[in-house]
Amino acid sequence: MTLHHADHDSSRSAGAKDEVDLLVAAWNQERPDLDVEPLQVLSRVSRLARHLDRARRAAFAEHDLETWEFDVLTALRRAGEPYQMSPGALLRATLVTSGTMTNRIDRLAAAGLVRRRPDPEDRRGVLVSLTDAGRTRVDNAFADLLRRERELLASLQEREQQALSDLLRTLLVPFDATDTGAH
Amino acid sequence: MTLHHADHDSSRSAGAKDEVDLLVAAWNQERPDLDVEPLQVLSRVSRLARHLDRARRAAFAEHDLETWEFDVLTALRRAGEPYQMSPGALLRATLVTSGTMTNRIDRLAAAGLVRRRPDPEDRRGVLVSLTDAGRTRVDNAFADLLRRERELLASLQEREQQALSDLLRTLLVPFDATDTGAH
DNA sequence: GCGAGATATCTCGATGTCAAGACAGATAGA
DNA sequence: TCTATCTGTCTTGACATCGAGATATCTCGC
Repeated sequence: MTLHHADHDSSRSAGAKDEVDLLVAAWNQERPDLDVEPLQVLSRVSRLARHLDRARRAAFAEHDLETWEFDVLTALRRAGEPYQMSPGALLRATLVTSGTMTNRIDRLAAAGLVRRRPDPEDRRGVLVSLTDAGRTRVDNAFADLLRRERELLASLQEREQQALSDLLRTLLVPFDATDTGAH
Repeated sequence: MTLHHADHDSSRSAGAKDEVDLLVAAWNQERPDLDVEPLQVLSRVSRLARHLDRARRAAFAEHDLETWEFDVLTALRRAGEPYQMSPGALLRATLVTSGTMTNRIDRLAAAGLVRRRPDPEDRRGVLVSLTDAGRTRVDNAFADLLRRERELLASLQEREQQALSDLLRTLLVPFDATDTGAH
């Protein structure tokens, strides 16, 4: 709760400033009574995620895939042979609701990238599996995505990348624990 | 491009594993030919952002605000007296398109949180300003948000938080430079 | 074997967003 | 001053998502 913002800001910005530095400066101006340090981390996470979404969209466009399509296809791909999951497992993997997943599967099936068939062991259930076309498409898109993401991270050394992912993991763990609700 | 995943994974996971560790392990199993290290950072950013969105939604709900409402109101609040911006400035601040911003302003005005009036200096233009109700609402919600975000960061020491925001800034800077396009 | 409750998936209506384009007004060069 | 271009805002239509609820099936205790 210490309130030496000026110290922080001047010592911290040895390098370039970003949007969030401006945002924090504006808040310190307008609400000097508040300690807005949490924004230094969390606003950056949100903004970076937003930029990443855009970058991904551009990458996938070259493979005729939407982000949501990629999300579903990679979940199936990661599952390994026979690249098959239930809609329920897919929605938990992608953090969307059941209605959304039904709709996604419909469209992926129409595009010939997945197949839907009844689960022989549970007559309520359905199994979704990757077609050959789907597997090829997602493999190409994924390799491309990794190439581009590596470039985005080029400004960090390997040690720094690891430090960063360790810190992020620390923040992520509490969420992972509690977020296993149904949708 | 070094491929000692096993080294990384074992040395890295002194603490708990998160979703992304599992995701990376699955990829290493299925595509051992690919170096998926970029996911360690970037997947965590995306997932954390997603969790943050949910946490924010819950926080704002207590103040009868949607996330998008908060985004617009805080932009105006940060602008300082007289809490007034053009729709164009607002859409650049919030990274949405012009159609979206028109719609948002309509609804905020209907809710009595902002006012819309013609720009006396540019007859194409409009100025959006915070009402007293809007200012009160956003001030309360923002203070509440900071409290909650501080809790989310409690697992990191102050040094770690600063290291994290510095690393994130490095990733963010290239985007900020290039992303000043119109919408 | 029965019934209560849990589970899996789908349906439907509402909503927020985007992309493209319409339009009025500003601006700068000829 | 005229015209071409740019800028700022709004309109429209398409679309992905969500939330709530419907339906069918499974599971478990009795």
